[in-house]
Amino acid sequence: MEEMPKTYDPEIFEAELVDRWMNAGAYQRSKGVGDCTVVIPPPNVTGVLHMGHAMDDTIQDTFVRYMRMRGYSTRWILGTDHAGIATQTKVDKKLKSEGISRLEIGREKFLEACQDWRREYGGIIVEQIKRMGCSIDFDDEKFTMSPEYAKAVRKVFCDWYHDGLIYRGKRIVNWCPSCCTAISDDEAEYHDETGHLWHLRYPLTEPVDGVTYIEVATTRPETMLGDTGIAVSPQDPDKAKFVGKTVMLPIVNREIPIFSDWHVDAGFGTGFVKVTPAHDPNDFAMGQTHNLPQINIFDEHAVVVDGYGEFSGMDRDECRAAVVKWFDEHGLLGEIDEHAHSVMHCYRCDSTLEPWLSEQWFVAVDKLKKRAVEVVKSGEVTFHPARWTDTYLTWMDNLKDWCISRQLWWGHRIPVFYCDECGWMDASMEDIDTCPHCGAKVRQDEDVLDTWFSSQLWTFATQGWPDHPEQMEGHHPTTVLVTARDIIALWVARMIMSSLFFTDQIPFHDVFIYATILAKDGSRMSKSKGNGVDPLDLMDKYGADAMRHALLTLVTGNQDVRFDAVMKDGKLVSSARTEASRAFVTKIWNASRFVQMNLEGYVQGAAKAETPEDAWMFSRLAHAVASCTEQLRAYNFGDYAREIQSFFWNEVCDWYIELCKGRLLHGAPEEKLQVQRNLVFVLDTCMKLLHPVMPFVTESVWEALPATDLDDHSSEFLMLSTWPDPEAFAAYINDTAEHDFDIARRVVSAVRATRARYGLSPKTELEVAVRAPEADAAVLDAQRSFISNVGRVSALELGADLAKPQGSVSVVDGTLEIFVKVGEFIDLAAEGTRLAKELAKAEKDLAAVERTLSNEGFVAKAAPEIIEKKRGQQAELSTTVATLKAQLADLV
RNA sequence: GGGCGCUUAGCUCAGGGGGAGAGCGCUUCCCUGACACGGAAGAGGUCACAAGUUCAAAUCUUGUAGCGCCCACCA
Repeated sequence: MEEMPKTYDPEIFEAELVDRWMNAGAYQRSKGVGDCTVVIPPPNVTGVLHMGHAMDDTIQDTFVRYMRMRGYSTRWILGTDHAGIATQTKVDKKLKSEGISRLEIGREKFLEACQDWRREYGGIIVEQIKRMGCSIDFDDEKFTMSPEYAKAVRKVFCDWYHDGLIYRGKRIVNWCPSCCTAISDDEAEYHDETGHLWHLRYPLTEPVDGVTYIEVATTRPETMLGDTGIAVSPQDPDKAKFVGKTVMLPIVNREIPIFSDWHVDAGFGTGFVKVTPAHDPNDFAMGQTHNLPQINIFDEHAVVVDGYGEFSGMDRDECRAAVVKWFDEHGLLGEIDEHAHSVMHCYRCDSTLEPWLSEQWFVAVDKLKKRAVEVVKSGEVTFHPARWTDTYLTWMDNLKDWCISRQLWWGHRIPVFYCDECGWMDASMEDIDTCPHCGAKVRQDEDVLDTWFSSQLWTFATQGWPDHPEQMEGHHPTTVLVTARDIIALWVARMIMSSLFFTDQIPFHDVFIYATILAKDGSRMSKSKGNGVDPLDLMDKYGADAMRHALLTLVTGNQDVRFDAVMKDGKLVSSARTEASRAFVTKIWNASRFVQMNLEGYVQGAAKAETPEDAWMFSRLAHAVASCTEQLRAYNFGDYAREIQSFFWNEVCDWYIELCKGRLLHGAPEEKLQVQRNLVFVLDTCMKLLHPVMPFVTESVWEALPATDLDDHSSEFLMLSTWPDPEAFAAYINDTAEHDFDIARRVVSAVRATRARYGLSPKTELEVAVRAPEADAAVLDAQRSFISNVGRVSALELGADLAKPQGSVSVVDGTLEIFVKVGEFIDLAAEGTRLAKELAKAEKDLAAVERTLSNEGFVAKAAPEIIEKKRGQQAELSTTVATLKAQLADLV
């Protein structure tokens, strides 16, 4: 066995291991009993790894590695998303910087540029995922615009179209005049802005009770050019007399009606609302009810169209100023109030969105959502944490038809063909040149589909659907979807709807929502703020294992967590948590190296508990196996990461390895061999338990370890070995051993504390006497070597009623009285103070316990085991108080 | 406006009806035969505030305040 290097350098080990794992095909689907298929939420091809991905992928890999070791047929499917608008914006910018315009080069050339972009940048994030150690199937990378995927998308469109679930209609959409495309409601961002509420006067055609004009209040005076009505609240008695009358719309001189509608809030503004059906969603709705004309005053760039005189050709802002000026000049401008409201912005280019009437494609969701609600209500699809179920159901409740057309080039082009000659149109799986009806040339719809339309098929279109259903067999539904909460509606819900429709199956059994990672100050990480932590920086500094472990400890039921990284000028300075995890990696390495260095003469054989500490360790190990297994099964990733760390560090390293040193280094050959076997057994099991979260260091350690009776190392890698069986390990559970060990450990701690208190060097051996009940004394007697080795105790006297030795300091711990001889160093005054302080504390605690026990209600109503426990506490504290009093009296 | 989450040690976070926890930071001692990315021993908190339920509340309920997120959106 080759000697392990003195230091563990993640950079060297990690890169090398990734290659070896991949070359050996270890990331491919494994054989197994049950199925475990997971699809990665496809990152955008524009992206580089950010903390959200790092978190998401760490969770998935931890789970996938765990399931693989548990013997499931495991495959994690990789892929990227073409991310329509996001990519198009980036490519547009890039071309612009080269002086090239998208419109000049045309659709084909532009799409080529997008493909180039995708080839260049799509690979980056995949490399970064690789670097994290994600055991995902890199050999079969899916893409939402691959030819096979495109076919699936097209089939979905055509089927829904022919089933009447997809229709075309004029609707108010959120239009970005800069990107020249519709933005879905979910993609729009609201910003609170302070605007104005302009009061505009519209003359009544005929005076009403002597009133000659009404006054409307609007935040968007420029849209008045398209007004086709005035609305008042049905519950506004003062306005009733105006209903049915008309006003003469200034500038355009159009006579428009006044009507009442429930959309209007009598208490807001002037109580009169100008209605512009073509430029406001609510007004559109009112327009439908009241049969108002829809007059579109803007073109796709939000510039006023022809026919409005001086106003034509102006953009929104110019027109607003001009309209206000016009009203002012004509004495029709009323008050101008400040008004705070939220304004929709394009999530890509941040332009103010324009509610715009246009021809769009929609998915009718009513029929789709019914089952999608049922499967979640019934628990077929389960959200973790459970509270996200409500988020999902509420969203489903309020779901409106989904606008799926986007006026972009990069994306799945809508497969609908039109014949301008005879008016024929249809959706088609094959491209069509000539009209099947009249033979004229047809044209295809120019628009492309919303990116989510394609990603909703992710669980099944990545697995052979629709042409190769056999590939899906047994692997769909997938096991779990790990994702962020902000796409529960955008993506999760739509996957459930489409999967149920096309495969008749749910897409996944579980949905795991992890906490959003915020910056240290609690704000969202963002590029503009420069507070975003780059996972690559973390890995450069601390290694992938450390980052993974640090992230996993942050997986709690919370909605968001702050990442503790200290940043300077947008660069990572330090992260205490990751640093601690890095130290843990080193600890694992060093502890293993120590064992490995002392394996001379090792021969494979059974682990056997020969000493009390062995029995204790094996019992603790059995608990760790059970706990890790359960925590991972239940998606309690944070608990798992924390527990395994404290077990390995605080119990295996701090105590067990220390305790083995004596026998390992100086024991007789056969004794030494048994210690070796035990240590290798414990270490081997720990590497397995740690592997899912820290694959690199554990794999490296495991390769340096010899075979054990439980693991003959027949698998090529640790990652392909078998997870410890909790049931088999249960045989090691030994409560007595744990209790006995604890007593000995308390004696050692007392000695150490005394030594520290007197500033004595750890090297100074001390004489110790322990006054303890017979049973405890016997237990301690059996652990003499442990106490003397680890506690550096030169002589240990035990007895139920031994006398306090001369020049000794006492420590009272429950039924144990531990006397440590410090000779002439003894400081009687200090001892008196300390004992008095402890006595005060014990008396206070005792009083509290006795108060509880003397409470009639408590004795009558509390659970018996709680009362029993309190009685035990009372007895123990009484003993402590009595003992401390005796010690104080004895202090001379 | 509706909903959700958070408020526990200086910092980042666990816990979740019955003696306040971890890591980092801090203090003291120690380079002891894997590890100074280490070891040992410590200091540090009326668990945001107020009521209520209970024999018992950091934990459950309600309210208040602050922070954060999601959804909807009034011209």
